[in-house]
Amino acid sequence: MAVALRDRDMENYLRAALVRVLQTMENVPTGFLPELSVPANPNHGDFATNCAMQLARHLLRPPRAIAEDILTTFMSKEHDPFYVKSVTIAGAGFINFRCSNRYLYRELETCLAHGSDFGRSSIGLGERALVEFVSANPTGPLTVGHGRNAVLGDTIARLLEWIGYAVTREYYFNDAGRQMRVLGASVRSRYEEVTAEKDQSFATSARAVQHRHDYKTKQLAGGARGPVTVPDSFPEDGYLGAYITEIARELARVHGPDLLDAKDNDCFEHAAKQTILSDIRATLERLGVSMDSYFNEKDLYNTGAITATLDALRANKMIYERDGATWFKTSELGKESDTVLVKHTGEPTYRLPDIAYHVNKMERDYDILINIFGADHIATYPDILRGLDVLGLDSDQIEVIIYQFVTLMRAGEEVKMSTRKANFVTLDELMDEVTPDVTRYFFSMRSAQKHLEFDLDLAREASDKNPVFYLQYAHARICSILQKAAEISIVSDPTLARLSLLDHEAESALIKEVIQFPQIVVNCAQAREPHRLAIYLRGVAEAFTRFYHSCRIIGEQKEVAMARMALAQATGITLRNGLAILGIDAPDRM
RNA sequence: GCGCCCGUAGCUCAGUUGGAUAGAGCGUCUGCCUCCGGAGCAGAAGGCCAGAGGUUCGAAUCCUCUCGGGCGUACCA
Repeated sequence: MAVALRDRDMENYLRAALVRVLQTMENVPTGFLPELSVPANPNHGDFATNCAMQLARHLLRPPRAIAEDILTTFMSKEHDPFYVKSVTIAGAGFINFRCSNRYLYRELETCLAHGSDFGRSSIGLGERALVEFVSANPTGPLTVGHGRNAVLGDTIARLLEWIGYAVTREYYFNDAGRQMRVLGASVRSRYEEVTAEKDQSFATSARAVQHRHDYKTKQLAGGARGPVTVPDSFPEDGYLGAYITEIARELARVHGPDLLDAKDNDCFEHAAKQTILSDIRATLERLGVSMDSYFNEKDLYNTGAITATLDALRANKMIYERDGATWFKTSELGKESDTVLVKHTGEPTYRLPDIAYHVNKMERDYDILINIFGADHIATYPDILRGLDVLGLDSDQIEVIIYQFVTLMRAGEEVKMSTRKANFVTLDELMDEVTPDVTRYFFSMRSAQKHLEFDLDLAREASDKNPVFYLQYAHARICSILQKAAEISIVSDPTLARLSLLDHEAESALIKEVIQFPQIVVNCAQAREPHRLAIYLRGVAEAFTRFYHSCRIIGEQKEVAMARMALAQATGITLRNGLAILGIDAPDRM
């Protein structure tokens, strides 16, 4: 059930009323739209407009005088007591609106009636959105950095769904090219190591005996803790992670020593890709991320999209050959140098398939295309956009969201990570340590463009210091109260509750907090900024806790108890729905 | 060198896209457990919004420069 709330809410009423008021005034620029804001300071009312100040230069009159005129006309022609309790002029010319209790109660009823759909809206009109994220190549397990990407992308996807978009979550992976070849060679080398072990079941076979005789090792510099011993065949830039050996061991278990004589590394590469991809998928599922589509780079080769893209760029005269390589004239498009698309070896760099992939995306006719990239892509994605522009596509349709890197802190010190040589904390290890809920919250609570400091000690702490528990605790407490009230047979029926009994300061504050939720969801979705939701929910939990401490439910007179239970229920709904968008559990008890 | 991001309380960060006296959490200090879950609440202290100019009724927010940090700047992804 998607509900259009916006045409009925206070903000839209005020906006429309103000527009009509301004139409009666002279010298107001055509198309002028009054701004409305929710003042940070409650003394400034529930909504405020600065339009008198903005109009001062056009009307050549003092802002406060203009505000007086607006106020007079508003009160005589547009004032609707259902919404507005009072209007005042303050400061340099702000017009402050205070909303009526009746309006607050109606919004609260809306919340209770919509329940698990409270906060949904249909402003996306069912349009289609594609969010591409994670997109890590299947060369190893997902790391903490990928975790931030996954949570950001998935939460933006959920936000868009809540405002009425049909969202596809897509994972694009490069499974052609050099990285995958090195991966295959690494697995083969480890396979040689494993099959040379004396305690293998096939150790006495002739092939295995021969192999043990031939097998050699070498020292390789640059492991996580200095030089490491590897098989002689191990590639210089091979993958040193233990997961490579595990894949090799599995191959040895199934095939024995038979693969030692394989003509190429295809079977090793294939096995590695399958295993790693399914591990990645499992990690994402554990984090609550479910991709709709895994887009495979190889398909772009198989369908001819790569060569078609190159030909199209060539037809636009943006391609030339030099030193055996094929170059894209990016220097003519605002970059300081040209860019190689096809190496002298005949193999494309990743940029060409990336352009072809984005052409493919645009051909699939989405209304919104979002890419989530780490800060390390900051210099590379513009090449893709330039490619699309050359091909006559509108690259402005592609929204790129760049997030900054994550620093893990343990015992007050940074956990150094080097992804290259298997010295990294995986996303699974992180979730083992602090649970998926905490992982999601910590990745959601900061704006994407800020470096994120992930304090493992704080995250692991199950106490008030941990913001996740504060939210979940508030929800659990609500459930507990409602259950306890039911046990002593206080009827909990929001439709019978007399909400007008909610007139305590802490009650109004909580109501105002709760009823903002639908608009917050819209704002977060449109700004693609999930962290604002996390911050808002903290405020809801805080307002509830204040209410809880100053307004009792059990033990109060029956009518009051029922009204307060309704408010508690509404708060529970808001917390539950908000946490659902963040992909976090809202437990009944802790 | 060049490009992008960032600099706000001791620490980690918000700041509704240019508004009113710049706000939270943690840490520190002071109160509060006969009471629906104390994983809590009430309060205090803590600021030249890195610095300097500019734009205007009004700047943490926009422009320029300087300083400091991060990420890039491959025929790696």
